[in-house]
Amino acid sequence: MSDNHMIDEIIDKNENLTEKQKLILEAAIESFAEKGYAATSTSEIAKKAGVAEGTIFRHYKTKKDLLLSIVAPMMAKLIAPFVIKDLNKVLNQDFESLEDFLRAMIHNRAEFLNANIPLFKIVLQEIPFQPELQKQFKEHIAIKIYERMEAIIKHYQEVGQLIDLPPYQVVRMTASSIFGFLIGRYLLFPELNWDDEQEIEATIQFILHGLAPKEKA
Amino acid sequence: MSDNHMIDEIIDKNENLTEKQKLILEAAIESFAEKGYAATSTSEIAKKAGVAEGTIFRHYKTKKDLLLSIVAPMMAKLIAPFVIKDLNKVLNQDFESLEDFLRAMIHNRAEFLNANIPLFKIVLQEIPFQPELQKQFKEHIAIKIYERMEAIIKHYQEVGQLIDLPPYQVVRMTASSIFGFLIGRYLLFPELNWDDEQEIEATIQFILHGLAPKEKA
DNA sequence: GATAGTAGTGAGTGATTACTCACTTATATT
DNA sequence: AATATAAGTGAGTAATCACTCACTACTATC
Repeated sequence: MSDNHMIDEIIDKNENLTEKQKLILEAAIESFAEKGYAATSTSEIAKKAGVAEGTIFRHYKTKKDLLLSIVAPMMAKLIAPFVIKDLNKVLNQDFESLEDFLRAMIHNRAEFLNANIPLFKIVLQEIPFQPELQKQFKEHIAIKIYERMEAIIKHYQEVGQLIDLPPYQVVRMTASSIFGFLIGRYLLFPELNWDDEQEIEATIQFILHGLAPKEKA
Repeated sequence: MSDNHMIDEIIDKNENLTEKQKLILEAAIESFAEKGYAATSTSEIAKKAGVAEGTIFRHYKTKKDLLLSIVAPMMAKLIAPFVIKDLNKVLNQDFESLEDFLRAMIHNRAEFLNANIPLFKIVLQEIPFQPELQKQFKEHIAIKIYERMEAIIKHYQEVGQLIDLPPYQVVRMTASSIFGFLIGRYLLFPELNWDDEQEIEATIQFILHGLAPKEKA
C-alpha cells in the first residue's frame, strides 16, 4: 500500500532533495496537471512553492528538465510490477487462472493510478508533445510491458484459458478496457458515484468473456 | 464518403470564409495538432498561413476563439450520426443483429476519425484544459450519444442479444474498445502495418463476446 | 464618383516568458 | 576561526507573447 504514493516517493522520502526543492516539485505537479505544461509559467510555480524563481533553475537546468524529473520516475514506477521478476509468479502457477491474474493486476495498477492522479494526467497529456517522453514510453514502457505480457499470454493460451489471437491484440483489448475504466472513472466523470469494486469486476468479466477461447478446451 | 473530410467542410466548402481565413484555419489546425494549443503562437500561425498577424485577429477576437471555431464543428460532426433520426433505423429493425449494427457504426466512425486525425488530436488534447469544451463535450456530446445508445442497448437486451448490464457500462466498454483501437492505430503506433479490416473485425468479436448474454436466449 | 463597409496590413503595445548572474546566507571541513 | 561549497535570492535580460490600431486596398451601393 505505502509504496503507492509516487508524490511521497519522489518528494518526501527522497533525502537528496532540499526543502525548497520539494516545494517546487509539489507546486509543479499541481500546476502541470491543472493547466498543462506549456500553459504553466516558472514564475507561477515559484510563487506557488513560495521560493524565488532563481531557485528553480538552481536545481533544474530548464523548465523541460523539471517536467522530465517529474514524469520519468512516474513512468518507471508505472511499469515496475511488469519488469520485476516477481511477475514470474504467474508463470510459476501462483495464479491458477487467468481470472485471478487479471484481477490482481487490475487492482494493483488501479490503486497505483488512483493514488497518483495528477501525475497520471501529466503523463497522458505530455507524451504526445515531448519526443523524449515518447521515446522513453515506447522503448522502456511499451516494449518491456509487452514482452512480459506476451509470455504470460502465451502461457494462458497454452493452458486453454485464452483465445488464440496475436498477443498484441490481446494486450490492446485488455489495456483499452482497463484504461477506459480508469479514464472514465478518474478523469472524465470523477464526480459520479462509482462502485469501484463492482466496476472492476464487470470490467474483468468483460475482458474474460471477450477473450475466452472459441471452443471449450 | 465525401462528408467525411471535416477540414474540407470547415474550410474549403464554406463560402463565408475569405481565402486568407481558410489559410489561417489550415495553419492553425496543423500547428495545434502538432505542438498543442498553448505551445503555438499566433505569430507562428500567421507566418505559416502567409498572412499578417493582424488578419487573424480581424476574424477571431482571441486565440481561444480561433481554437473554438475549429473544435466546436468537429465535435458536432463527430456525434452527428448519433443524433439524426437516421439512427432509428436500428430500432426499426434495419439492423437485424447487434453485430451488424456494431460493424456499421465502427466502420462509419473509424472512417470519419481516420479522415480527421489532426482535428481528433486537437479535441483529445484540449478538452482537459478548456472548460468551455468540457461543458460542450459533456452536455452536447456525451449526453446525446448516451441517450441514443441507451435506447439501442435496451432494445438489444430485450431481444436477448446483449448482456443485462447497466447501459452506461455497456457504453463504456464498447467505447473503450473502439477508442483503444483508434488511439493505438492512429496516434500511438501509426507507423506499424495495420490490417484495418482484420483489427476492426477482431475488436467487434471482442466486444460481442464480452457483452454476450449469460445464458442462451 | 462619392460613400461606406469589409479585408488586410505591419509596426507598435505592455505584459509576460524562460533563464542568468552577481550576490548573500547557511552548512560542512579543516 | 578560516575556508570552501552548496542553496537560495531577486533584480535584470532579451525574446516572445497576444493583441491593438491607424492606415491602405478593395468592392458594392447609390
